[in-house]
Amino acid sequence: MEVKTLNRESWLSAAFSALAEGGAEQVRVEVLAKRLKVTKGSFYWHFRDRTELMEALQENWKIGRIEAINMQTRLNGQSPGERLRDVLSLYAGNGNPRGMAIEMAMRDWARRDARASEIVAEVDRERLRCVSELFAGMGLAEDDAFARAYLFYSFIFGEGLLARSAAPDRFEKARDICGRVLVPEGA
Amino acid sequence: MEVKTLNRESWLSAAFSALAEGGAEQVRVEVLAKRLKVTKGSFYWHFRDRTELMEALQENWKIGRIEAINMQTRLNGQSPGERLRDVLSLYAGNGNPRGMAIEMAMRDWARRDARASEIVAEVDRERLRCVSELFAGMGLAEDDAFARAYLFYSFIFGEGLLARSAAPDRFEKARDICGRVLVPEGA
DNA sequence: ACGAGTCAATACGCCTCCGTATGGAGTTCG
DNA sequence: CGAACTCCATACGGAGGCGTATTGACTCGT
Repeated sequence: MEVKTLNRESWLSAAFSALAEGGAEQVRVEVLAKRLKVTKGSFYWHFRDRTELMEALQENWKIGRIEAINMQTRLNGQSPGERLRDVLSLYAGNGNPRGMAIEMAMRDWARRDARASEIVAEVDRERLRCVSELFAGMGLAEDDAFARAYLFYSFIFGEGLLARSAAPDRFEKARDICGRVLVPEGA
Repeated sequence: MEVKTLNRESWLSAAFSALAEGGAEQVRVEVLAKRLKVTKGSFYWHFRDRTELMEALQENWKIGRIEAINMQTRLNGQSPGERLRDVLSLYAGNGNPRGMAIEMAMRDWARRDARASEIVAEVDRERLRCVSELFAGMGLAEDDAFARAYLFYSFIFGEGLLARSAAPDRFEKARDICGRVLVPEGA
């Protein structure tokens, strides 16, 4: 009653897991095959070669992230400030470690791969656009709104880069304060 | 009249370059050998194996970074605010791309390697300590100072993660504004 | 001058990974 | 039934990488 035959998505899903755990260079077709309990004969049925898989990974991630940020910044009756705080809590901390791992792997990949670099740039543009619109909705001028979005966004992913050592409550408290600095209450 | 024989440092230096350009997994002894125009017979004279090289890379980076942050945050007659702004300008933007590349490679490495993770955590602790002391010197309470350091530091490396697309002056301006938010003038 | 020590070249075995070629089992449909 | 199609297994060649063994060249102290 289990899934009998694999398809393109099965491989993509496994590839995303490998990407999250080991980065782009750890996405190896023979490794994925072993994990999926098949041989690479299957892989080369669904994909022309490894490059096609990697490109699919990039494209897939791009449309997913762009769709996500658009959903997350649509204020459905909420105020821009509330929405910003919600978005922050979505990304900050340790919720969704897999998503953050993929995010980091993608950015590391972008340092070496031109196409990955483009993809990340497109996603960044969209996110900065969405977030700065929220800040603009709080009454900030365009330049200030963009700068705030830049800060907001840099902080989120910079945090994902920081090594969390001991004293988690210390970091918890710091995150709280950062949130209040990033999204001022009074505006 | 050139350097006749290689030493451990020659290999370390080449390894750092490879690390900056391609990440940890691209540090391959045969590749380094080709770059140094020798064969790996030399490498295995100076190092027991690849692991020893990688560990040397980590240790080397750690002591260098800890020394650097201590130098950079020592206020020699300057005010804490001035010092913070100087440090920010040291890391932000595109000065020292090699250093930033190594920083990023190190953090990506830390996601998979336990020892690298420890190293990064130690460096992070030291940097947060140094920077939060500067903020404390501006009159902030301990928790606030730590949070400010956390924000400051996250921003710096988050920025290194952002894809710089077109419109560099737009980002330039944003960085300026961010600087003023991160290090308030009035305190 | 000669042996010891230093540094590097060559050659080998082993492993992992990519991509291809080919065959084969199961399914669908005429 | 049987042909075509779908999906995967097996086997192979080749590249690149690690580590070892062995040898060679060059330098130095005595």
